[in-house]
Amino acid sequence: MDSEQLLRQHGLRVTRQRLAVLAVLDEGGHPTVDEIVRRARERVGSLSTQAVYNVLTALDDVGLARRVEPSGSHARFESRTGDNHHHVVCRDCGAVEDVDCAVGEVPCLEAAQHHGFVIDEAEVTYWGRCPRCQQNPLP
Amino acid sequence: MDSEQLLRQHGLRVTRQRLAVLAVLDEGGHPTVDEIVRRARERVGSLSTQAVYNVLTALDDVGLARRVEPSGSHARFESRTGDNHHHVVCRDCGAVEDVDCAVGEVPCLEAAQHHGFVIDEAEVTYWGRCPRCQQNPLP
DNA sequence: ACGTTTTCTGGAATGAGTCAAGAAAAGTGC
DNA sequence: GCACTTTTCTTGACTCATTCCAGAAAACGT
Repeated sequence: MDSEQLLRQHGLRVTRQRLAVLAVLDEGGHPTVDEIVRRARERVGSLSTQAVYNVLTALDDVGLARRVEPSGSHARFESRTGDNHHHVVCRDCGAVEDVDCAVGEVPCLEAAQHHGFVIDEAEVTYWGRCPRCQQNPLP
Repeated sequence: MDSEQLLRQHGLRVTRQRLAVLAVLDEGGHPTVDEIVRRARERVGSLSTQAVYNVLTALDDVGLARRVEPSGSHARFESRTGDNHHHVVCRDCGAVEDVDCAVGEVPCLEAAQHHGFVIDEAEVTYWGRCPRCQQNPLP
């Protein structure tokens, strides 16, 4: 399925800017907004920062992108959606990697107490040190 | 155990500012920095915002406070530490409540893949709508 | 108390993210 | 294709949580 069809399927107009951002996200990883701006700009020549925010918000709304924002980091985005996977984050450098859900399809939704909340998602963040940072002495 | 002893035990000097912030945190809840500044300032008369940031960082470093920062929210702090409990967050109003760990003492530390990371904490955030917001129509 | 070290104050600076209005482009029907 | 309507993009100003810095004040050990 190409990006153009995906956009139409979700009721979004097809624009150069959106295709560029989708292309960057399809390269994988967990780029920050800043990185997305830079890499998408390379693809289309010129592109405003605001447009990238608009696009990312739109993509997030329809489920074509997912916002990931670990404590203390800036917003990151990824294109892998719908499988409720989780993330490992490096305390030192902020690197993010995907982790499949260990529990199953719709996991940990069973909170011990829900305080009357209607819960629709359980987000797990694993904190640690990445291989690269393990080679450096602790601060 | 009073706050003064707690501070000394962790190698921190005892100051009016630190005692005020600890007192606010001891009242429970998950106040934002802004709220902490306001409420701590009521206790000591005058208090700089920067001092509150310093104190909170120091308390977090030694484990007397814990920083909670759900995606899209500003930093919040709580005094309940060391039991690896989790949080439910309201998507609409941002309200935060505690949730005991459903899995056990040292939970979900078994990530399906760790990518070479050395993991030391698993943080779970449940997303949903709080009782109050459930009474309002969806946006 | 004295001196040393840590902490607090006050003010300026940073920077991610948001807001708003007009210009440009996308989709629709003729 | 061409004109029309609606959405999206650009530009630039703006907000505000958080950080940085240097001097003043307070805490602790002797």
